[in-house]
Amino acid sequence: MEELPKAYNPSDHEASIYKMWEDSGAFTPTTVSSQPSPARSAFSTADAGGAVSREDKISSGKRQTANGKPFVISMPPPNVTGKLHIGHALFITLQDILTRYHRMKGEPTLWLPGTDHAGIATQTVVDKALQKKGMSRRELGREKFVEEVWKWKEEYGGEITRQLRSMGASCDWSRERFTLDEGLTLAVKEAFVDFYRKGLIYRGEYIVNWCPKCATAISDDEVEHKSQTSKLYYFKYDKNFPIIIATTRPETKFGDTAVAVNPSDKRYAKFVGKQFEINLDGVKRKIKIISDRIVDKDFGTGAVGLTPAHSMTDWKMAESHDLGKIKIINERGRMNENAGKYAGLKVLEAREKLVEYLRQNNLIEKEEDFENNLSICYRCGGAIEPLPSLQWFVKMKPLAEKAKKAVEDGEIKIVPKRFEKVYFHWMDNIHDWCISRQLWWGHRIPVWYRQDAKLEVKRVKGKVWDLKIYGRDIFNGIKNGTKTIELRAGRPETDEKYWGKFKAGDQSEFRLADENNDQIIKDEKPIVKSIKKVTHFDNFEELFANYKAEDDYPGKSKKELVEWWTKRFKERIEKHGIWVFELENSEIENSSDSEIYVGTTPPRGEGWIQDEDVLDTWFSSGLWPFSTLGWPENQLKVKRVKGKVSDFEYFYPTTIMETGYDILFFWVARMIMMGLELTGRAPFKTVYLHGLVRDEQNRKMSKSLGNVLDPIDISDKFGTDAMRMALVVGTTAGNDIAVGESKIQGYRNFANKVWNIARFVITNLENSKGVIPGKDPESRSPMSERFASDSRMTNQDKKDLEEFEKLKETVTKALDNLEFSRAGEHLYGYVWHEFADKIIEESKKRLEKEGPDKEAAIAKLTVILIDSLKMLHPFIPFVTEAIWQSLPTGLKDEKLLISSKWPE
RNA sequence: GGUCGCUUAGCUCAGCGGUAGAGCAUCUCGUUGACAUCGAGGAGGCCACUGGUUCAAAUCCAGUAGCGACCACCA
Repeated sequence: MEELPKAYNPSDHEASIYKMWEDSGAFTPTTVSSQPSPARSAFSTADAGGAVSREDKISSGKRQTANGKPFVISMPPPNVTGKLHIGHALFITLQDILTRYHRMKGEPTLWLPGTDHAGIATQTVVDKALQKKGMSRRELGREKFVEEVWKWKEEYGGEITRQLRSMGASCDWSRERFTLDEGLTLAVKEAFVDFYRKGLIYRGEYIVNWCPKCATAISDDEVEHKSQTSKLYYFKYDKNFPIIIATTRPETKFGDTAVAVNPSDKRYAKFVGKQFEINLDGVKRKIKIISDRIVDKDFGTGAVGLTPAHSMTDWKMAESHDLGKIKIINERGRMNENAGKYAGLKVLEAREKLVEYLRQNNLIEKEEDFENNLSICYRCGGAIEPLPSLQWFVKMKPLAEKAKKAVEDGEIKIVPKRFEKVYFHWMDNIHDWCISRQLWWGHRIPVWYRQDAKLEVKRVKGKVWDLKIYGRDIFNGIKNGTKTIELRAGRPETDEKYWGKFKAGDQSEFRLADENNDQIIKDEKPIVKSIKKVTHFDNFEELFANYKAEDDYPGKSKKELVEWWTKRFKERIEKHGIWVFELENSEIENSSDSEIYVGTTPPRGEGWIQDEDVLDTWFSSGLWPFSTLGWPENQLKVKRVKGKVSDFEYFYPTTIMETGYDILFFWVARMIMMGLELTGRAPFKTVYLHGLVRDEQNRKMSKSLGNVLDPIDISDKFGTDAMRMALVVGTTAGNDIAVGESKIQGYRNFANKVWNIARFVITNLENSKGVIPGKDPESRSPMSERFASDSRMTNQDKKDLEEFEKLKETVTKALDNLEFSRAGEHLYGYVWHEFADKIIEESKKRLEKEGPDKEAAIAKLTVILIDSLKMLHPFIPFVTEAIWQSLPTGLKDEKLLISSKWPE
């Protein structure tokens, strides 16, 4: 045997050891219910450090057989395009400890890895990369863009899993999943359809959190609040209005439909129920005075201007008081034409301009500084603009009740327990979950719509325009008859959704203009009678009959232009469909109600258009514990192949969900709700929540502070084992942990200590003869037991071994109770200060002279070393395995430490 | 505003009814045949504060103060 180097150098071993584990098949449990093989074959292969033979692979595979209760962890899937950070290193360590421990205990153990497609995050990353190349998402179009993202995923998606491997993660790569895999996509569709059929999913127009920067709706949970100082303005809409209102967002006041006061507020009692006509810098509105208990008498003037379309609370009040909702801000964060001459301005520009107007007209009573919370998007950090919008929602109340009960009844245990209260509170105050996202990267909503394939345009009747057609940036300023309706350009793809968000009965967004210009005719807005989307239209001739296109394109003949427009329209209509608005006093011939189809496969027949939106990333991650195991196929056709069970049947429900407390609501709660609803069972029995990794001074790690620890750098410098140990010791469930280089260095020293302990013991084993314990590999009884009755042992030896037995108990119990730190600390303390400092030191004298006493000493050292290595292995897998490979074959129950038996 | 935590040695944290603990830092001494990524030893704490329960409280209860997190949000 070659001499062991004095110091343990992690980089000499880690990569090859990982490969050895992976090649051995140790990561993969099997569900074949065959008898466990005695696995003795490992001993027949003499060369300990050599290549693993095919025979060994088989034997390792069989070792994890399906004859016990399986131990299962679903790995929280990191973002595919993400990069490993210290938080990942923490969860890998904790989950790997559990996995290795249970595997060594002989349980069929599955740790299922995978990655998440992470909708907005990934789309943004790829979008930015394209922009650098001078391309844009819109130019590419949906299909091409999604192709680009897939290319990106193929190129960079492997990075994160390579890094997971370098952390020693002993997960089953043969079962690796990605949230956009075929099987998982099917699960998503199945879940959606199931919920829809049960009435748990609905589509509706509600005020949502809209992120103008990401150009998508986001859920309430994705909104963060940042406190900031802003101005609170006290003012009147106009001179004749009797009440002064206070607001931080004057620009939204163009959308006001009421002023609300508290019912008990005597100051305003005489106005309640009355209606006032106002003129706010040219925009005329009818303002009703209402009373509602939500209004705080003492805030501001005690009177609130209600902007139902752009404030969550105002929306709710407007619903209960049956008030109109006027949208004045569009999806790009700009004022729309309902804001009169402010149309087109960005929100903040409009605010400045309006405040200036109010000042000049002496309408402002006062301005004061005010501390309030700004809603920002947790992805991009941009300001959230609440908007009414047509979206899909999940009805959460019924799901939450079940989910709450599962924890109350102890079906699911949350560690630490205090998070159960937080969980209950969330469940009790749950609101419906907006699941549609206006993105291209993700699971497309499995809903199709069909409207009439043919549409006839009817001529105008009466004064007001009756019928108009909307496509994407086309149809702008079409003249028809004597008057013109403005057909707005739809620049970003989101506008198409936007146009589709009118309901019959709404005031239309567009304005009426005369034939010379697009000036508004009076203040009237046409009322939308119906809205339809069509994909086929061929009545262009009539449509363009009165269109004086040549005005805008001098030099072109009308015929040329009509041809050109027609060609362009046809293409676009076929690709995207067009929105048709039937306005007041108009008729559409041949129309019929639109149809909706919800299913896992596209509908048959012509003219179906799939919903453009994709689902929130958390919708698919909510299915993770079972979608990764083959649900729903195995659920639907329970085919029992003789002697074989499916992954879903065998491994579900999983055992432990280990993740950060920061995603308790985002993810854990949703997995529980969706798991209970779809599989009828809680997806896991225990939730273990870890905290955030902070720096040595307990500050959050951030680039600006320069205190970010890169796990890859750290493990290069100190070894993966050192980092793992540093992340575990001193860490308790649910609490943040402070880690710095000095702590990691301390555990690097520990890894080296273990190495040198082994070096000492191995050297003495080699120098002695005939005293190698454990000669009987068939015997599975613990070696310490075999030596307890050995006559060569002194009383001290027996005491030491008893002490060691206690350690085993402590460590095993701690791991069973998920007390990682406790287990790690005890091992550290024992191995260093008991085993090395006392037992080894004491043995040195005894080793000087041949004889029974030396034999006893060596036996004791060996016994303690072997079982210590085993217990340390889940924590510091690389050093312990490296040492194991240097041990004489006869001492080992398995060729690889990872597959060896946990000492009991 | 609501909820949940935290406050123990210089630092980071365990302990959660029975004589104050660990790691790091610090001090003294030692050590070149397992390991200097080492060994032996020491110093360092009214366990935030105030009351209560108890034979006994860092530990249980109530309150106070500081810190932190989460949820909600007042326009």
